[in-house]
Amino acid sequence: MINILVVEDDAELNETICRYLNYSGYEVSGAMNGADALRFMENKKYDLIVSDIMMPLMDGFVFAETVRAVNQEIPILFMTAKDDLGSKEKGFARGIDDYLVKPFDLTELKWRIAALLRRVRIEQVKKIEIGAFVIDEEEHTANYRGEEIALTKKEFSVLYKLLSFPKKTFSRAALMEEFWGYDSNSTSRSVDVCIAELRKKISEVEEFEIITVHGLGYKAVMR
Amino acid sequence: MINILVVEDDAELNETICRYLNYSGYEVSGAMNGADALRFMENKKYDLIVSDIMMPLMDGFVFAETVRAVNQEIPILFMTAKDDLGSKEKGFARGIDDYLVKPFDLTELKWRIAALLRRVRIEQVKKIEIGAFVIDEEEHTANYRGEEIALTKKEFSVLYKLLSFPKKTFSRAALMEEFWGYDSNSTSRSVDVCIAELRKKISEVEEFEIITVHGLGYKAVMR
DNA sequence: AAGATTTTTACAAAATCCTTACAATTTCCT
DNA sequence: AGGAAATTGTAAGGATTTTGTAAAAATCTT
Repeated sequence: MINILVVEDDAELNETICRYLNYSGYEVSGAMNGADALRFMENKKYDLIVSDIMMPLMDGFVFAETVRAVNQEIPILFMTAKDDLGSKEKGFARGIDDYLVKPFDLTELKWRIAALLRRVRIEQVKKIEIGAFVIDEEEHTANYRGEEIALTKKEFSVLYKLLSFPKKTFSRAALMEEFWGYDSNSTSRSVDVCIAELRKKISEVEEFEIITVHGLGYKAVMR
Repeated sequence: MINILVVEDDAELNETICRYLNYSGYEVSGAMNGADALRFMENKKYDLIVSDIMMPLMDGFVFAETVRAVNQEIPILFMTAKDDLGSKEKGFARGIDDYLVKPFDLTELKWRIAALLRRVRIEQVKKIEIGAFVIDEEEHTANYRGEEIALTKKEFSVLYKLLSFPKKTFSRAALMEEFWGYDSNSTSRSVDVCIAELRKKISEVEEFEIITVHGLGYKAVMR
């Protein structure tokens, strides 16, 4: 699954873009401003960013600069309302970035995204291998010593997440927000139940385990 | 699987060509310039190159020269916007190369590629064989143990797609977009009905099956 | 118009997910 | 340390969502 982060302060446009890209098979997150976007990126690996340039608080370039300080790889597709860009702005983009002038066609957006992704060769399989344990996002399967471990959608998401950032502790709230949705009931024990089920299913796996960080959440650790 | 490398700096055209060739059954990589292309070639063996001539940084001829220093065999199909080529440029191509003048029809491109590949005696892969099961794109037929399995257009498209990428899960949305078109109603159950019909028709086939990935979509797996 | 194909609909079946309840564990406080 | 409070583990079962599929309706083909 390819993850795209959309940064756009116009709620309606943001929603339209996200919806369309999601429909096109991408996993999409919509952030309303740069600060939000940076928070998103702390908790999820994105393959591409689509960002407006003119936004309140933090403009697209400042945002991009901050992002690049951490991740040099990720391509950024800038959206701008100005029909002709200043040379300074044009020069800001690197070889693997691109521009799109509003208003644009959604199909056009999709093509540009596909082209950018192709350019950085993101289309490789996202597989995480830990000893004899393999979790594959494209196939949506988990295997241990050649035997498939059947995981449900939520279980898969959570486990893949934990293993993507080993040792990092994820709060229930964070997992809840990402996989269950914003409006989820905070008193819900769903995450715990999901973790319990995962532990049962990976009980044979010796390479890692999910441990509880009391009062904070869960994390995956190698052993 | 035949691997084709497309070298074209116009992102949109690049994407269009890649998408089309991919749809035609080739494994395609898209490079935006010669340097990129050479990097690609370090990591993968290609059977044919489709390259623009006029590109920034490194033009198509310089690129081709570099390629041939390493690989004498690989055929190169040049694309050019000029209607009449200089004799020097014409003379550059070898017997197993070809030219295509822009703008061109995609069908024309496909035909030329097929011709070039034939010339170097590489067999076309439009046929997928899995044990006693054969699905042939050219004839648009499916056979099992010599008996034809009659498939409708949609059924054929979906099955061919699933079998082209075994184990990969395709979401309803993705299949919908590719074979039904983006405007299609997202609440539609057409994909499910199509899968149900396919399953009925391939129920005798032992070599593979279509599996439901709950909450995500469908995939074909060997067994 | 007849036949084939595709879509919609409706209901059944299955899978997933959530809540609940109570037990176990950990932390906090004196 | 001992007990209270908060947090976590987890089984059970019922609610919800997703999928299967037959049959009717709509659409396309010839």
